[in-house]
Amino acid sequence: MTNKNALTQQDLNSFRSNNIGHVLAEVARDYQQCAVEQYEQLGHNGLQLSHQAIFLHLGLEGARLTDLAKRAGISKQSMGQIIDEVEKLGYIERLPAPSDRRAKIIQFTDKGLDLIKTGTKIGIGIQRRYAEYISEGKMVLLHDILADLHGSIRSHNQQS
Amino acid sequence: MTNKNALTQQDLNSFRSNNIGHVLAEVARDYQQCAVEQYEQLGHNGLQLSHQAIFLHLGLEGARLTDLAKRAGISKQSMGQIIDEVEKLGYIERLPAPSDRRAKIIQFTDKGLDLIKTGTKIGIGIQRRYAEYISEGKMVLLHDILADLHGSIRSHNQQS
DNA sequence: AAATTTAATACAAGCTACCTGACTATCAAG
DNA sequence: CTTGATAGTCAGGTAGCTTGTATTAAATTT
Repeated sequence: MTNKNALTQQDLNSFRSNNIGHVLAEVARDYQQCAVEQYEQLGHNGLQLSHQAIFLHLGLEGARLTDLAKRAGISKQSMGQIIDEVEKLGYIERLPAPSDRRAKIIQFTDKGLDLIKTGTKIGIGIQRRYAEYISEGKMVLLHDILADLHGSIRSHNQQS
Repeated sequence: MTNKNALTQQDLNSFRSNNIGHVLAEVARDYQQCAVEQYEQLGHNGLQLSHQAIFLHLGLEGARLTDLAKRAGISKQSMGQIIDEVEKLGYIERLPAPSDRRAKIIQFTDKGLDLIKTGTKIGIGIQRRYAEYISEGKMVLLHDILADLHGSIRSHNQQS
């Protein structure tokens, strides 16, 4: 007699609260939105989410476009476009590679290095706010567990 | 003599590892990508990320387009498009509202209810995989802390 | 009854973050 | 020195998501 598809409000709530993906996505969104706002307040306008590919993968010694694309897991052309944009914003520059006249070395400018320092402060600030919401201890735990999980996911995924 | 912009490799590492936003986003992405794959394997094709807006905000009693848009924080037009798509996939249907002949009540179909049950299972499965990576205990902690943080963020943001 | 607001929709447009294919300059190997 | 690979660029295109303007029909207010 009971409908095969009977679903209680409780089931629905459970679907939503168990859905860690949703919570994860929303927290990430809050973080990023908040970060972008603060970057803009501090005079760094025009930055886009995709530009992170550079700030996350470019080292102080510089790197080639192709390498950056590989590290970020996107096509050379996409990386090329991102580099164009970030270069136009003044955070990086293209220098001729000494050993290969085809290649260019992408490097942070002073403004780029400054952005990283600013970004660190902003990140710390947001995390401090979160620590006020929940507690300092929980925030540390969250950080550690997330880093752990992230690392595991990465190593499992790249085996394929 | 020291450059104002002196930045060590350590600073750069700290920028990256402290950046909880990045880790958050990547884990969320893994989760969602994995979920979509499993939905497709179980015969639910054509679902897009934006469709979550419905599955997260529509209750069993149904709701109006305008209300759904408000709850999801997007425009009516966006919600309209999402509803079109999800309706075409057969998960929801539009019924005339009894009290207002302009309005329609969006409701889950049986297929929609079934998707929620499937989604719950998929969510549990992914979390079980994560629990294997890190531990069951950490996973529970992560879940709780995230829920806590998410709740705090929500309540703080909606005050504005 | 007239004026205003609201519900839903249609249509046009825009943005982001990607992609593929084709091309030039250069390098490296036989 | 030719041949093939590689570095980067140019051109064009797509999917996904979002918004703005305008319209129709119905409800609400005056």
